Amino acid sequence: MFHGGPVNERADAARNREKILSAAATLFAEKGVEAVSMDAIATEAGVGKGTLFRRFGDKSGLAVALLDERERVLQERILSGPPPLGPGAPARDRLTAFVDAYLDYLFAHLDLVRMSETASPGARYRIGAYRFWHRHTAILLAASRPGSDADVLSHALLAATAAEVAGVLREEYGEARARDAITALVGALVG
Amino acid sequence: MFHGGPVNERADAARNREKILSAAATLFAEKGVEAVSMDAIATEAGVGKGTLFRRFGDKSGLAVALLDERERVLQERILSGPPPLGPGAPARDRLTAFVDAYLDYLFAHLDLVRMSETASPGARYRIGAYRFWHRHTAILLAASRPGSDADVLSHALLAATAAEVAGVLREEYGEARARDAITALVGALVG
DNA sequence: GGTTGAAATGGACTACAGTCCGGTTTGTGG
DNA sequence: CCACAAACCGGACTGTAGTCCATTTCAACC
Repeated sequence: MFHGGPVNERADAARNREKILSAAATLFAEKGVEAVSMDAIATEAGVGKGTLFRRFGDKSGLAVALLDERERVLQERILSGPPPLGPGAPARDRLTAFVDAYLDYLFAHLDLVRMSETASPGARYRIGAYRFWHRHTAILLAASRPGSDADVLSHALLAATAAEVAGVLREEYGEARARDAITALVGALVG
Repeated sequence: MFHGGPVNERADAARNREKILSAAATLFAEKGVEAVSMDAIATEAGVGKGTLFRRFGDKSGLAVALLDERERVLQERILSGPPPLGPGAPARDRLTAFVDAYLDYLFAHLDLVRMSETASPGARYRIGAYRFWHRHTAILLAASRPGSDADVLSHALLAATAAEVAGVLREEYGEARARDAITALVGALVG
């Protein structure tokens, strides 16, 4: 059901990783991400707490593991899917398409993404996926706005797509206005 | 030394508020904001934990109280100081001046602001000061970009000035590039 | 100065994240 | 099949945020 463990994983370790991920998925669906403690996940999975933490590091690591599959799908579409999300379209169109697709992904898994980003301070920037989004947007930004400091600028842009920010915006103004505003921000930069 | 309590505050309450704020200020200066627990503050102040939490709600409330004075100074300069930060200058100049002044404030007290924003999820948006910055930027944005959804857009803009974001940018690229990028983002919107 | 009740107090208590380490399981090489 | 080291396991333990409520303090009024 779940994949992505180390290549030479011992049988008991693989067994427990599966049990943990499926227990976490079940509990999150039942009670919501916020309301589930790590103890509860360990108990439901029938493993000790130590096992849980050694394998996933912390709550954010667990969220990342659960999001892994869906993240990879989006990354694939960016790297080799059809334009404008994939290669082939002008940079500014790809950037808009990325923001749109990313917000689809984000709003579909908001609680999980929030957990992956807020478990510890600065967690978001340490996740591999964030580096991917950042590099992608930085390259597109550099192409659309030659001369600008695309590296830093793309971090500033992505700040608006943080789970906490986007969540508050959706709650306050509804998804459509939230999307439009973030898109407008990007549009102003590259338009 | 510290002010800002309720208007009809009992003498013991006022005394303890002062003791807590000065103990917190001392400990933060000594060991850094991150490394100081609420227990330690209560002990240093010579009050019970209950008193501490009752008065300030949580860690973020304590940070807000410590920042209060400096926040108010900036707000005064915006409301009635000389342009371009204060009234009288064109909206886009005021917006740039605000971002500049806000980043001065932010970088001068980064740890404290980070604590005020990250103690609990969504904490930033519940703080009175945030509402002030938001309203101010929304008004200026509406004036510079008629027809745009200034309310939501200004949240998206301010996302780049979150303590966590600005902190990572400064750490990664240095203060000058971080400032320039955030300013460029604003400039793209109103320029 | 005594009475009174509302406000404030403080420390025991709960719940949770995350660490540690003695004991167990696994799979590999002989 | 056996021995053995490395990898893994689980649950007791620590440290922290935040809650609760029986007791104490304050100040307003007589």
